[in-house]
Amino acid sequence: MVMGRPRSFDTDKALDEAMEVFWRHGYDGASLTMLTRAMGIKAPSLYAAFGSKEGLLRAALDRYALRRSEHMRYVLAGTSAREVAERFLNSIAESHTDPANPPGCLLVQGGLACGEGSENIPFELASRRALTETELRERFIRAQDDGDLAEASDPAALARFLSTVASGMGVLASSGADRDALREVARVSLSAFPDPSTRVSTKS
Amino acid sequence: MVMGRPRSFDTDKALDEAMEVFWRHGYDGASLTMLTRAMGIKAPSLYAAFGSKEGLLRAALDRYALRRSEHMRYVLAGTSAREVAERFLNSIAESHTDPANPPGCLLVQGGLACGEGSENIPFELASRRALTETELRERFIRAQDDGDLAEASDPAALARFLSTVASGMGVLASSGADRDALREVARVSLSAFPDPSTRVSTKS
DNA sequence: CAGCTTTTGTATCGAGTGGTAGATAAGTCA
DNA sequence: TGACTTATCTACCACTCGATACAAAAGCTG
Repeated sequence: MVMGRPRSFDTDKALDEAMEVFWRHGYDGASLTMLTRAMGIKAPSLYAAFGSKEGLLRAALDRYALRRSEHMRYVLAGTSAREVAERFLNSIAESHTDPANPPGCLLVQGGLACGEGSENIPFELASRRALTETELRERFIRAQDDGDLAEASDPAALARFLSTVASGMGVLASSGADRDALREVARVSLSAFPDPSTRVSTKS
Repeated sequence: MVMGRPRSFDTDKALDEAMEVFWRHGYDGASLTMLTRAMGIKAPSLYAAFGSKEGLLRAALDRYALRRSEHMRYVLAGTSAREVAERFLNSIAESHTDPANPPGCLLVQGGLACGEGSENIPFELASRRALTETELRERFIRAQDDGDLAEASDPAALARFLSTVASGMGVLASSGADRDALREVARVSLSAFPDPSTRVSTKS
């Protein structure tokens, strides 16, 4: 039983708007004026609900992670390492060019380098990017145990490779590359995951 | 024959310092206070020499391109498509983790998304990134003509792939990845450039 | 209704933003 | 030397930044 005046705005809707602003302008580039206008609330309401600009970003990142978690569930459900990689890269190509969102990836656009007073933002984003890499790595280790990833392969290296390509696709998308361009990058990247039907002995 | 009081600071030295600030903090995160302190000059000198904050960035980018041009000359001098790719990725792994500079790539860290009044910065950086991709593409087209790149390969796709991986490595390096991590990504990426000694027919 | 709690809007805080006016200093050229 | 040109410095501009004090409003509970 909550007492007092009820909140007059939908927190999740407001977070979606804030997410878009951070996504499009980065943390430093997103001003409180932009944020409050997009969210349809005044500064004091924002601070009452999220504590600070950084707290708002964190809440938006949580919501972003929620969105992506269903994609990752589908990705990790691939039946082989290659299929996982294929699903991962193609879903990235789709989501990073989804016209419903700003182009690219919030975890990249959000801020790789920030100014004084925002020094921890890049770390925050990096740690969230690392989560995806970890999920992939663990999936590949399992794939190796299951035998659908060659014993000579390095699950950690493959996961890091995919994560890196995903970040690169975020950069590419942010500069206006279209979906086909990203799909092409995905296709080339899959060379690192030899198709069973054309398997060949890889040295190194 | 220049008239008037001579400039009391070294423009190139000052640009190197400005470059480092933009590199570490991004365009929006780099304040004039930071810049002038790092450059060792006062604001009016900065504006007299470079016109504006944006002009300063452009001058720093020109200098950055100058630095990288010698690397690229070495890269493009590789004798086969694969060797070009190998040189490219390995030189990226080195330069993006060079302790003499901030980690990552200025063209990525500089600002993928900016605030009001800096909208054109991301485009500026993107167009500079595109130059490298173009150099690679033209080199690969030449490689195809020379016969050291399979006729079935797509030079444009390969160049875009490499450029994308390079951006991704920039993101990775910016979040503290060490040189070995980047080298590993480079090694995996080279799967897209089959070694002649283990050449295998690739469909698609 | 009254009493309590929380949110909302207005108006504003001090600090910092990019950028500049105007006086002074430091050189070159005649 | 003295006129001319350009750079540098101090001080400051109008504005925006993230964040907040305070009072009015809106709900629930008794």
